[in-house]
Amino acid sequence: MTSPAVPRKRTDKGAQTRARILEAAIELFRERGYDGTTMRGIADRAGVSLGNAYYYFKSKEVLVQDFYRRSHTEHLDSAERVLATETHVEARLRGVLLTKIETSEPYHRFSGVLFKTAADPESPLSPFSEESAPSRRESTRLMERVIEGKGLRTTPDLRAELPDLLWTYQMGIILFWIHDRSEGRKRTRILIDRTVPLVIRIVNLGSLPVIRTLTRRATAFLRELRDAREIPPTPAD
Amino acid sequence: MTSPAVPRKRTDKGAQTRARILEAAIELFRERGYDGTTMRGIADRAGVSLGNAYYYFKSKEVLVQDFYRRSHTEHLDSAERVLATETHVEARLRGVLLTKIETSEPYHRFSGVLFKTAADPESPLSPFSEESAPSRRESTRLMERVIEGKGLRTTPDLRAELPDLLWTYQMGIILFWIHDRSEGRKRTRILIDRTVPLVIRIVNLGSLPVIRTLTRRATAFLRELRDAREIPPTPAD
DNA sequence: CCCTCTGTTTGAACACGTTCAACTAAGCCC
DNA sequence: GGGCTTAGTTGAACGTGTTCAAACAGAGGG
Repeated sequence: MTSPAVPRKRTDKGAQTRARILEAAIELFRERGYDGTTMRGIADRAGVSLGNAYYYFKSKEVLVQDFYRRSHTEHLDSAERVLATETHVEARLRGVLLTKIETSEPYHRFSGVLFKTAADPESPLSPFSEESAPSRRESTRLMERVIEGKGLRTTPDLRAELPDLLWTYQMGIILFWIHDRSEGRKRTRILIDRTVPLVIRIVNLGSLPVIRTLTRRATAFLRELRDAREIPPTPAD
Repeated sequence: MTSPAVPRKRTDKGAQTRARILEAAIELFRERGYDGTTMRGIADRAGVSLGNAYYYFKSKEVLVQDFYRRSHTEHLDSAERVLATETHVEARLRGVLLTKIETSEPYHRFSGVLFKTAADPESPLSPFSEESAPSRRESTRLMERVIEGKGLRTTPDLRAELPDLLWTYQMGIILFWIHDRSEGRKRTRILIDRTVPLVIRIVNLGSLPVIRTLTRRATAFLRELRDAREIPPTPAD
């Protein structure tokens, strides 16, 4: 389709300008934070006009999101290395969570802004929105890989819901991390170290006879909820 | 102290102006939503100047928060009635949660904006911040009253953590509610109906011998975390 | 060589939230 | 009554994110 024989200079130039703007934005975000950075400042440093910045990025928020996207892919890479090394679920889960907060560390300053926009249900950046489905899928898939590790004794129905549940757990950790002002993010590290064994223990308890029926009812409800989410309540289309 | 014999006209006038501005803001928020409402529009409808609106309200966000504060006190009232009637924990918890989403219903349109600002750790409106401690305290106290109901069999250490845990649970429900676009908020109602019995069941299981040690470790950690939060990491002062 | 089309670039303009120095009004003390 | 203080009020001005009509650039066709 796209013939490399004809190098379309235009597209290339566009991509270069785009990259220059993003880079200028990242620099300024780091230097002055989100609010301290202006679109005019970004355009100036990139050597383009104000309007041009908007030609490539619909808004200032999009700019910071593109910036943050790097962290997501970095995390996938780091998590990959963890999963290749660790065989026990507990170590796998802890590793995935720790790499998450470690790769996100450079963005901690902006996590407030990011989370702010993510919390708005209208925003396409909400973690529950259609647009962010791909990265959510990637994260739950990571959790699927995590629970392939040794040391997990569970029923098939709970196992099916586990990736989503662990994703929610991860979101909770991130929420804590955002508010964590301790040195070296120590508190979040402790939180992970302490809760990961508990989580695994609780999951393993789910197959106990006493709890079995409770687990079954809970998973049934979760499945119901999840399926209902998949099909949006569009009357006819 | 405040002698009613000397009616300080000033204060009264100020309060009236303040009320007029807030009312105008509420009207406009309802008519056009948050983004569709401008500070100039609010000032116009209130019959005051733009600067005057800022004399009484530090920002547009504060205006919407004052608006929302009504919902909080309404909820305390409604919850009071529920707690006076219902004796069983399950009914009490369900009642408190249902009245929460019902009293919040008029504000559902703005919940995105509210939550947005609440999510920012820098914001004094973050549910974890110092400033919002009073309302958080009120909510956890409500949960203390909830668990005074019949049908709860738990250990003292878990019981001590329960109000905070149930508050977190309520936050989760609210997060779901914010994103709930179903008619009559049906999905959130189902969520409450289904999860309340599960939550109570799980709490009651906490005193089972098999789980006892797990519960003890979890509550110990929670207490530790809570106490560490109370004392901010200020080195010397 | 001119025309056209499309991707790119510009800077003025807009609307908004917020700030501020200045002003008014009203009670208080001597 | 004459200053003094404080609460209340004003509107212009600032800086911001965002939009937009217009201009530009360069490739391709006639």
